[in-house]
Amino acid sequence: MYHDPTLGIPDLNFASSEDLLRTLQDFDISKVVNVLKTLGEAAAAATINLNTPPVYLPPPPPSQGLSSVKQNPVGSDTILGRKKSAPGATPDFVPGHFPQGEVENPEHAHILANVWMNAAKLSEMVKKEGLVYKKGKFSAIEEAQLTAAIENFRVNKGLSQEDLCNIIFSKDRGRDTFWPEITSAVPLRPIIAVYHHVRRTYHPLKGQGKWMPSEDELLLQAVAELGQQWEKVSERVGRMSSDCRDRYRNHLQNREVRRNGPWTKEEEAELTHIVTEMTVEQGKDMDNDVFWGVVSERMGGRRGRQQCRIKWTDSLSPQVKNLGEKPRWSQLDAFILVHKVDSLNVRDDSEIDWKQLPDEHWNSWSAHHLQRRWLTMKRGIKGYEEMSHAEIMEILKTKKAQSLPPPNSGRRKKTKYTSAEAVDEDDDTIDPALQAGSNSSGTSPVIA
DNA sequence: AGTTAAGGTAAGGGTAATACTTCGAA
DNA sequence: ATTCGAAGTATTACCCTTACCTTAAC
Repeated sequence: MYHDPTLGIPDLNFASSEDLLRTLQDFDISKVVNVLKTLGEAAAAATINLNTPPVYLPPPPPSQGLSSVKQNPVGSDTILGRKKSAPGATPDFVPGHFPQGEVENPEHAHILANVWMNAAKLSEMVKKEGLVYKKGKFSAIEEAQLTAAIENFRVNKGLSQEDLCNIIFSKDRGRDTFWPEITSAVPLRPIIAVYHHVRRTYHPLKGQGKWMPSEDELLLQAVAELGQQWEKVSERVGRMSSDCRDRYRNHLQNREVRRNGPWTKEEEAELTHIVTEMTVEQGKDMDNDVFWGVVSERMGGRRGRQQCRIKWTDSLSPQVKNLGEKPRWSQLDAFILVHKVDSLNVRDDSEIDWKQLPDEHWNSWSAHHLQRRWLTMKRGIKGYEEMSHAEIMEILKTKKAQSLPPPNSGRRKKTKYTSAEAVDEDDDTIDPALQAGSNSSGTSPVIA
């Protein structure tokens, strides 16, 4: 028997996983996933149809050479009722629907789930066949779909957990249908991506938290003796090979000279100089074409690749510096962010592609910054952990509309920062219709 | 015997969570 | 002057994709 007051459905008394599913199938997908997780009913989840199409854009025109699907948030100007959309912007996409005949192409689905394509082959397929596939972090929903599919496979074949691990980590061929079968559970993911993801997720040495000084010593010694053969190093240290590699390159390499703590003006100038030299002066993109391992080396190893990259993207990049002015986050920004997220119509915030959110008319907030803001706002809601994305969305839409400063009201407090006021000082009049908050149908006012 | 597909390993690039520090309003 | 929550900054574990290689299967 399972009781969950937040579901708003009667208590469940199910004899089998299938029974549970039949009952749950009509309810909110994210809640169903939560319930199944709580119950550890992965096998049950395997039979549920979680394949409701997420919100994706049609495949990009081949000329742009983009390979992965994209989300298309509404622009800040549209949210503020200033104009329809920025010139040259992609037309508004109708959320919740795939373009006909593209994404649901069964032939492509079969290829993605069965053919082990490398990056070159994938991009060729994108160009020539209009293949669409998904990149980036696996969302919570995809995770649930995969877990369910794996459990389903295990049960159907009558395998033990150990047998399953043998299949996942076996070096023999002939694992027959395992990889293609579970890949089919996550639409738009190539088999190779699922393979890497699952091998990491199910690894027995996964997730061991903080490194102890003794482990560091063990790792240093292993690297000194074996070199960067991470699989062998892994056996010695007792951590996953990729974790050994990460610990070494991010924290142990150049340990004698490595600096921590706030950056000095000199260090910042040095980093700016190096990045500029490596990109702009070679006709490359400052925000995309930087090899941070090389940058770290050129800093004399005194700062690691993560330190350099974060310093750059969070505070030194011209885009972030915003012409020397440091904008301050305002209620208006919060309002825009909530409606942008809403316009994505995702089922869960782990599905959000944050890189798609910044827009040029909106204070140059970085994707990283927006994501952290979102998290802060979300955590500001009591009991958010137990809520679905849709519920959180509703609360935030109402809350942020209410906390919005009324048009032309009040002088803002003086701060040492240049005004954030975001989008621009004299133009933050909001369409009164928007201030009323969300409508009951759940559709965002910005789309309507 | 040669070719190709499957898949193992390492490297490159990145994000999420959290700890720590500073700010600023009351 | 002090307090305290919010915002900013730094750290670190963890993750995804790609390149390159080996090996089994045809």
